[in-house]
Amino acid sequence: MLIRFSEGLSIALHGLAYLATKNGEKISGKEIAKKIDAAENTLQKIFQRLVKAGVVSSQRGPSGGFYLEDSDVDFLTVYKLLEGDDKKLNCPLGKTSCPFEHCILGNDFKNIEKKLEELLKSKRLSDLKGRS
Amino acid sequence: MLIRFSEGLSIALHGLAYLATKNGEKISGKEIAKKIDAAENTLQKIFQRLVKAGVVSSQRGPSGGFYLEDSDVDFLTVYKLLEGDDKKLNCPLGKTSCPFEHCILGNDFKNIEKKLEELLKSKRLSDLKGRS
DNA sequence: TCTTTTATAGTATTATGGTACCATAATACC
DNA sequence: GGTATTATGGTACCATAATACTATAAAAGA
Repeated sequence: MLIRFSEGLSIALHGLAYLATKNGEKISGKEIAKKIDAAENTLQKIFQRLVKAGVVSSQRGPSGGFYLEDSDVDFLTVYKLLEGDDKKLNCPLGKTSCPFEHCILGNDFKNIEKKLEELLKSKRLSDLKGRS
Repeated sequence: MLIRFSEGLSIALHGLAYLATKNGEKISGKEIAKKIDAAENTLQKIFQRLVKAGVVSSQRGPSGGFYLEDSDVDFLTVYKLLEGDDKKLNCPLGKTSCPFEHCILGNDFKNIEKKLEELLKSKRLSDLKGRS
């Protein structure tokens, strides 16, 4: 694996995916964490951010939890939310201005990047409904 | 930019690329750092690792520096050296065993991953000789 | 031999992401 | 109303990566 996402993004996507299989049912952070084998504390924090961003809904109290209402975000949205957008950067190596005339990774890399973006944009939570 | 490499890898690739344009000439860490706009201290550390790994050669003293002898590594080698291999992981989300029956990112992602690997393997320092 | 330049090495500092802990607020159920 | 359950929020801790600092070793040149 060359492309590696952050722990937070992993938790968000897997957790949301689990919710998606539950069709609007409210699921506690505890249960989600157990299902996707994540640290409960971290998951709560991540999901707080998702709630604030409107990606997921929540209700407190017994039989409360997190749930998906009509939200059907694509993965790219979640990605940007947790990893940051960084539209400024046009270099995977994090440079704002390249020290060389032409990028040492070249256009082939830009194409791969674009493919990944399209993929993440095409994947939606609603695609995961039938999962287990 | 969705795919983001570490600072260390950026420094290594750009620094090596600069050396590649210099055709075996010895260049001080100071000059390399200035050229690629990197922190000098960090660059020295990174290049120490590259020397130990045999990717680049070095000589101390005045008119010393780092230089490429016959080394013509591909980018994938440098990548693995600095980012780690992680053959164990078959998931960009860092899970060793998926909580779901099928990966939520699917095969499309694996293909992109493979394309990136091929790209990095195909790029070599010798490709950069004519650069500026 | 002395000085300067350079890499090497060890360690310390800083920033960040992940994790843990604790108090609080909301809600359901008895 | 009391209690249990759950999300929320704040803060603190820990590991790691990036960065900085300091001392040392090697080599060149005067």
